[in-house]
Amino acid sequence: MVKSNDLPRPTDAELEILTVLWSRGPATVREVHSTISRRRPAHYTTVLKLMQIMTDKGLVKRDEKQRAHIYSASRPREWTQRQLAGDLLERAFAGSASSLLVGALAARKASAAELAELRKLVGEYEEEKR
Amino acid sequence: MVKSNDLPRPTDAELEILTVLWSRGPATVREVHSTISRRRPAHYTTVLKLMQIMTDKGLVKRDEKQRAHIYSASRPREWTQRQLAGDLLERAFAGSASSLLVGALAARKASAAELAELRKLVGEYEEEKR
DNA sequence: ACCTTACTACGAAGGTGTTCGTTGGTCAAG
DNA sequence: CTTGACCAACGAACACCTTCGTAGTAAGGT
Repeated sequence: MVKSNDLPRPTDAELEILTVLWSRGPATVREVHSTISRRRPAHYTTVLKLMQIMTDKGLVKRDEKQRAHIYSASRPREWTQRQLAGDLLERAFAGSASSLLVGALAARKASAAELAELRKLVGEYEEEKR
Repeated sequence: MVKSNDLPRPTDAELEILTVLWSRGPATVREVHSTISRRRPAHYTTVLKLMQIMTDKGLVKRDEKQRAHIYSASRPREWTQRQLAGDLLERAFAGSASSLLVGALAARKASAAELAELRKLVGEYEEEKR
C-alpha cells in the first residue's frame, strides 16, 4: 500500500463540509447536513454522497463502528489552509505574499484589531529571520 | 443588453492564460500558446478553445480586426486578484486576513524584502484607519 | 411480528472543464 | 492556379462535480 502524503485540492462543496468538520470536530453526516442546511437548502443524500467521495479521496476519515458513521477531517484546518493559500499564491500572485495581502485587504476591509494582528504576525516572522 | 459587472471565477487553465495576458499585454493565441508551451506541453487548439470560451464568459476581450485575433484580459490583474483573494478568504479562512497570511507565509517562506513590504503595507492601512 | 425511522450505498443525470482532431478560410509564395 | 502556412471554429470525448431519487438494512417501539 502506498501512503501518499498529498491530497487533492478540495472542491467548493468539499471545502464547505471540511469547514463544518473543523469547527464541530468529528461528526455524523446528519450533523454536518443540519449545520449546512441552516445556511442553505441541501439534501441529506447530497451531503452523504460528497462525504463518501471525500473518504475515497482521503480528505476525511470515517469511523464505521457505529451505525451512523463518524467522519473527521484527515488534515487539520491549518494544514489545508496552507495548501490553499500556497496554491493561490503561486497560481495568481506569482508567489508574492504582499500582493496576496493587498488583494485580501481590498476585498474585505480589515478591522483595527485585524491590522494589529497582522502587524504582530509580520513582526514575529522578521524576528525569526534574524 | 445587460452589462453585468461580475465575472465567473476563472478556472485553473483560464487563470494561466490570464497570467500570460497580464504580463505580455494584448496578444494573439499563438503568442499565448508559445509562452505557455515553454513551461509545459500544450496544444495550440486547446489554448484557442479556452480563449474562445473565455471570450464568451467575458473574461477576455477579442479584437477581430486582424486575421489573427488579439485578445486582452477584460479586467486588470489587481481586480481579478482581489476577487480570488476575497473568495478564498471567505470560503477557507472565515474572513480572517491574518489567517490567510499565516497560511501563505507557511507555504512559502518570505524573504526579508518581502517581509519589509508586508510591514509597510500594514502600516499604510493602519494610517488610513486613523 | 410489524411498522416507522434513520441510516448507507448506489446509480443516473446534468453541468462544466479540458483536451484533441478535423474542417474550412485566408493569404502569400512559387 | 496550386501549394503550404497559419488561422478560427467546432464537435466529440472524457473526466470531474454536484444533485437527486431509489433501494436496502439495522434499530426501536408497539
